[in-house]
Amino acid sequence: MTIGQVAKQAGVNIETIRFYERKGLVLPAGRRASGYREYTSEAVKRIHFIKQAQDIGFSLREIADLLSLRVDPATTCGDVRARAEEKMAEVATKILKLQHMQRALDVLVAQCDGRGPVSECPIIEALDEVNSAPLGE
Amino acid sequence: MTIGQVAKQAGVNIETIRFYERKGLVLPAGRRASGYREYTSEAVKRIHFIKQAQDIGFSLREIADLLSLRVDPATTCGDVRARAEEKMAEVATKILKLQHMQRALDVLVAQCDGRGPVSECPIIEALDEVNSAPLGE
DNA sequence: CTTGACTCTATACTATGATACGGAGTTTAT
DNA sequence: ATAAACTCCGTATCATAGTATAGAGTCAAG
Repeated sequence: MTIGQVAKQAGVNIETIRFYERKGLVLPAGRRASGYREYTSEAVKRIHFIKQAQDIGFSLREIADLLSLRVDPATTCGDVRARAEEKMAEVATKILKLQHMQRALDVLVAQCDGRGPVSECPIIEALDEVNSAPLGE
Repeated sequence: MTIGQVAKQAGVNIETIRFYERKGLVLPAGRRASGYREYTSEAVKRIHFIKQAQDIGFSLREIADLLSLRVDPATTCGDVRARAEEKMAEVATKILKLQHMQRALDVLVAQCDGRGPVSECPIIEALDEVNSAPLGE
């Protein structure tokens, strides 16, 4: 399929695909004699993956990292496992911080519930706790 | 305290503080006759908060939004509550997506014994499934 | 076989979140 | 009182993640 078809199916701009190509994230299966890029449906899947990963806070560099796990013949299964576990730790930390934020907002809303003035905001203190907690990173 | 002292305590560049000031995120308590900015330790806390919030995926604009929940005396309690609840929904969505990714990574790691070449690593095949699996939203 | 839609490359531009730099004035320690 | 360190402002630059444009060539339907 052509770049335009991939773009349409993946719901992204054509330029975005070429941009991802420059970043090594989505490579065409080949080129026609004319120079036109040729893709398989793998490219669409790949772009979906990128978008999902971005959506939960991974940068393109990190995504390239994740994707390279499958390509590099020098890496062992243990390497792959280690990287996956690294990402898991990152994700766990983010979740904890978000849960702190969630509780802080919850307290804020409760304060706003006619049970007192919203003069003091618990948000900053809540994240300070996260800050001093031994969460690694 | 001076901008340099705040920068050191908060672990950021002086320029970053001035940048945050332009964005309305961190304002000095006042100015000396010389024009030097004067800060209290509140500024340090504020910057810590910003860094934490960024870390869990909020943009500076969203952080300004969060911070304004406590300060703005012009908005009614209902407004504050509505905006806080909006942010809570955002946070909940972020958490769900991260938990989905966490489970996906967990499954991957569980399948891998850490031995052998990458070509035989079950994580690699599993990544393709994650690829096509709907990750939240 | 032409016309319109598509693709090519290269470059430029956008927004966000910083960082760096120049040339001036200010503060501080000796 | 003078040098080092600090701060001021404005402008310029960087990285990330795209988006837009120009000018050329290609494809496909009538």
